[in-house]
Amino acid sequence: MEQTQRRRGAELEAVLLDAAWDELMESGYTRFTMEAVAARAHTGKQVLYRRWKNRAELVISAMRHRNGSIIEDIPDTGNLRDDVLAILQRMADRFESVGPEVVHGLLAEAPDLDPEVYSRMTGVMETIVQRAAARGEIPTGDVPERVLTAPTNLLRHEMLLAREPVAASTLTSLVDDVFLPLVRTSAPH
Amino acid sequence: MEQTQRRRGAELEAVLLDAAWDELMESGYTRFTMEAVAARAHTGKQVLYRRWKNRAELVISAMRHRNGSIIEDIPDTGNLRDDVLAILQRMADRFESVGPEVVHGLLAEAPDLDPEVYSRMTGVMETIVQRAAARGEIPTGDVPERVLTAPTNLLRHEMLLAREPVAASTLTSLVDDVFLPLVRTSAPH
DNA sequence: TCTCCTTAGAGACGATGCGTCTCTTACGGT
DNA sequence: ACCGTAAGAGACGCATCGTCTCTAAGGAGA
Repeated sequence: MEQTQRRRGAELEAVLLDAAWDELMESGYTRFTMEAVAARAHTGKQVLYRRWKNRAELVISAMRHRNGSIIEDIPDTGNLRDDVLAILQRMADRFESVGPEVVHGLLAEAPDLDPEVYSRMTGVMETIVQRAAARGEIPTGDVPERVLTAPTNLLRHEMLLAREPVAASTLTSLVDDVFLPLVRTSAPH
Repeated sequence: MEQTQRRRGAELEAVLLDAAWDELMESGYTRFTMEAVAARAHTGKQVLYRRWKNRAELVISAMRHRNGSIIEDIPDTGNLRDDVLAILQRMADRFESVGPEVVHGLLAEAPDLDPEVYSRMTGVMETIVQRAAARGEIPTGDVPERVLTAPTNLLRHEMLLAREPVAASTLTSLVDDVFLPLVRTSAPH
């Protein structure tokens, strides 16, 4: 009956991160406690604190462990509109897998995290736009950064403040009403 | 030495809200405690809890008490660009008066608040754009909502995620690179 | 002017959960 | 076979939440 087997190293770490993720899904961020994670993993709190400085770090690790790292294969559908839609859809999916409460909790407790979060997308959009320019879809690939990041930033804003699942029409509206008009007419420099 | 005068009604309430505001400025949101507010106001916690359900409500009341309610005199400079810049500048000022830490704290603890926060601007922008159309500055006042709210939403996104004072160049870039190009070319419906 | 009723002011209280400390003992390395 | 690291378990001190209790101030009404 007694399980005297002690977990170690990577095996133990995976168990801890899975327990943390499950706890996060069940209780959300504000009711996410180290005690509960430890209990769920049948271990003590010290085992957690030996690896992560605090709640926030454990939650971030758990999310990364579950969802993998940031997207680095850039969509290439051969079509600007679909490329951007694909990016936005990925962001929405990712956001929905954790929910707004968790994101707000992290934003409040782990302030150092957010610059990283949103500067990552610029490069992706740049590549997408340059490909579109090379195909002749738009007049130039030299688009102001403000325009490049507009759709992803607007989506992020929407996800953070309207705490509902993002409608598909939101994504198309961002692309058709805002992004495409801008890149079609944007003058270089 | 003993102050036996008891404050009452509106007078007391003002003292409590001032104490809360001072505490918020000094300690920020995460270290803002009801105990400290009560002590600063030379009263007991019950006096606070009799008026506000919890921390978040007290903080919101204190902010409203200090900064007045939302902006309802719409800028009218006779010029679309300056009108929008004025709105954005007001948002930035308001945000800076409390700082990102407080806003994130509230967003995490008072989820019901945010729809109100960001839906308020739509009407303001609508009026500004319609005036500009009436002056003949832009082809039509019938601008998609997504475009109307783009500059304020992008600014809010920036304030929430880049925890630095907003640069003046950010505001002009939002207007010149994003908003004006969109309203100049936007086709109705 | 006296009485009564609300509530200010003050602090104790139980509950929760953080992050630290301590203790025993499993188990992998040498 | 030995030893040192760290797992598993839980006690601990601290902070702070929100509730409860008590005394007496001072306004309202007779």
